[in-house]
Amino acid sequence: MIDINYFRRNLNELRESIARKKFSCDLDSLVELDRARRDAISAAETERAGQKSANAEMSQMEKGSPEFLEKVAQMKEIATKVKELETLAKESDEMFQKAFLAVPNLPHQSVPDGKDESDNETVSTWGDAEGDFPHAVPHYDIPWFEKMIDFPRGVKVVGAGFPFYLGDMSKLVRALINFFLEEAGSNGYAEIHSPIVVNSASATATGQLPDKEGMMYLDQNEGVYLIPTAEVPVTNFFRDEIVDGKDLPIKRCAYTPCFRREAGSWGKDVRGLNRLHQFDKVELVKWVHPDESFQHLDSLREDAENLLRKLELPYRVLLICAGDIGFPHSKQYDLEVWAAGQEKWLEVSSCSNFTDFQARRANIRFRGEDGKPRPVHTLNGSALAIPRVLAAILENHLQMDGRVRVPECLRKWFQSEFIGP
RNA sequence: GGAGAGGUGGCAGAGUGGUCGAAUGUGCCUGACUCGAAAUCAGGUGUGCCGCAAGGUACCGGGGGUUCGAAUCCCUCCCUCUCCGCCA
Repeated sequence: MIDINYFRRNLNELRESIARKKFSCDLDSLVELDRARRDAISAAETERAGQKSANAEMSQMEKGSPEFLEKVAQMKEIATKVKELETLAKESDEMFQKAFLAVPNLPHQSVPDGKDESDNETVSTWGDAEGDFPHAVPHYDIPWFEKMIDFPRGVKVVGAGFPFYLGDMSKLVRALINFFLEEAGSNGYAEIHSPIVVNSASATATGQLPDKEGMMYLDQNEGVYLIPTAEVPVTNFFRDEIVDGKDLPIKRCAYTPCFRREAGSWGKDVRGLNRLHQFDKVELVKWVHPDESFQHLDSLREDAENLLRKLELPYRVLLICAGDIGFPHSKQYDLEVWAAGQEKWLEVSSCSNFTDFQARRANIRFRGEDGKPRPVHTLNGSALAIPRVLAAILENHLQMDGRVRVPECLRKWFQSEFIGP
């Protein structure tokens, strides 16, 4: 949620920002709701103050005396009035809060205008992307692919989108996880191993609820959701807390499986490893001082980029335009790896600065120099999503002999130079 | 899953219907004393909301109720602890 004072003072600027993001929300009625809420709260509190001072008098009076009983009779009316006004105040407050929660975060000035993904800016490209890969094939067409990643048995045991990784492939997945975690660690992200289910309060704080409920698997018995990304449990680690300003920036990384129902997106780009219901990912999360968050976004992106370089995978960096940026994001970069066999770009990371938007929802603050609590800025980014990286490795590093060369950086956990038949 | 106990300020811990936002201890900050420190003494020390401000109001796990008045009584949910059962 955005800063309410900003909303009150910069309505026109806010209107433009929302238009830039191609979101729509009725700011005029929001202004009215805010007005109504404040009036209702004032009215209720004034009445309540009167009731309290009368009660203070009564506490001095003799309990059963005629004056006392008379006062009780008088106060009954006021008590009813207070209750009514408090109910009204609560209702109008809730109405405002609900509407206010639907206001998207502001896109940063450096975010380009644009209507949708076609207007995203390619800010850099690394490696021999879209170059010459004469013998490349889509990873799912590699002859031994199905021997190492078993989709039919996944369908039997669970359903579509839950493959088994077998033998060396399983080992390669593990190597990637280890590589990503180790790199993150050496970049200053403290590793945490997190729950992979969360309650609705957590999912609301990071923005999955209420809008994107359909993306998550829900256990109705317990009222908990399977996480769509480690962002949710990791960011919520500090929910409703005030951290010491001296501890910022706080950097954490976590490996988790991620679960996405992907309802409605079936049928396209779903072959092989491109889109799964369960996948592994290492996530980087930062809590930083508001003055530094955009520098931190750049370094977060570089941390993710370095992984692709070490894996020798061509990639490009997209600066997401205002029209394509998500609801809670202020600025977002996507990293897309070149899949030489499919001849397309696969998104393997999304690095975002949420400024204080998530921090307000999650009520994560720090104590600044003046001793007053302020919302922190939160950032996160994938580093990286495993299956698509795996797809890119299989497609880009496929040899003439049909085997796939395993990048040097994984050798520590995957001892052989090649994977294949 | 069964039985019992309990959730109060950074922490510990009083308070069972009436100036209680809450005693006391401790921690932390400031000042005094000191060459400095310790000890001691004095003062300060939560968060949100409404308000230009003065100030008001809310919060004693969450929600609801009773009452003129609730940290205190009732209902309900959540959580923690102890014992039993079950499982790893």
